[in-house]
Amino acid sequence: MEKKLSQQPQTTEELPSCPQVQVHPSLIEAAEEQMPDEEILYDLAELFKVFGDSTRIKILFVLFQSEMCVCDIATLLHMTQSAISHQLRVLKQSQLVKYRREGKTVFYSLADNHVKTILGQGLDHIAE
Amino acid sequence: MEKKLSQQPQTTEELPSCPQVQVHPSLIEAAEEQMPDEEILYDLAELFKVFGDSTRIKILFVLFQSEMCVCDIATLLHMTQSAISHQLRVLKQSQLVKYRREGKTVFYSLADNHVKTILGQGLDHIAE
DNA sequence: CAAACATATGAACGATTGTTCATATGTAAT
DNA sequence: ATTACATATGAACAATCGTTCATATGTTTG
Repeated sequence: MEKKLSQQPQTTEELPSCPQVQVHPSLIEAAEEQMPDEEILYDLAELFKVFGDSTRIKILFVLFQSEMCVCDIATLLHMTQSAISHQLRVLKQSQLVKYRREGKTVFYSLADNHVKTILGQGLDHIAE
Repeated sequence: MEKKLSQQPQTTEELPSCPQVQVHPSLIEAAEEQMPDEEILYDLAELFKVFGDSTRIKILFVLFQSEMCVCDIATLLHMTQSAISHQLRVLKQSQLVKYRREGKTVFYSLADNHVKTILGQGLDHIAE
């Protein structure tokens, strides 16, 4: 890409795509420091991606009430068993739900209470 | 973003896909009652979808530090101005960021503090 | 054993997403 | 008006996603 042509003093070098930074270089430096590692940011995005589908959100809301089997969730949400099972797998992979087997039936439940806080904050945000 | 309404092509018979519910009918009823409206659930999913991309998450983290112009964000994240601008539009549409113009420059900043809580809870979750 | 049931999973499909590229809009200075 | 700069946006593309369909796995009962 292109090169910088700094007219501002010290600290910023390399990268610039704009001829001069608009904010104080100290703030840029601070922003770079408090930024979590790339891997954390990726995992964080993956986590929120899981919340980014209304079917999965519905499943989580249903599980607020009590543990429930795949079949009952499908019935409640008017969806196929297969679709629910696929989504439960996603929720399971993100450690948002856990399960226990009882005979033929598998009961799913919420894995921890971050789920409630996160959904609650989301509801707060869209409510304003 | 997400497919609008659509829902259940539905067969001619009634919903139950299992011969009998596995959990107490009273819990099913309770789950149905506390479930937010379809529209709320849709909006909620749309909101979390916005958090579901690491570029947008990075932008939000950068804005924790201070307001910043498009150009500086692009520089900080080693991405093109166009890519950042597109993503800022998404963040703006979800009311997660706001902006002010100053001459040629547009400064973006966080719109409210739900963002911090939501990202914080997400970090907590993946930290376990 | 077989049959019935509950759940899981792989392939395939259309739909949606994030980036790039080219270009448009808006603003300031000459 | 012309040039330069900061940002926005539309089209296009590959990549990813959620559902369906068909089928597999696992469990209980006869």
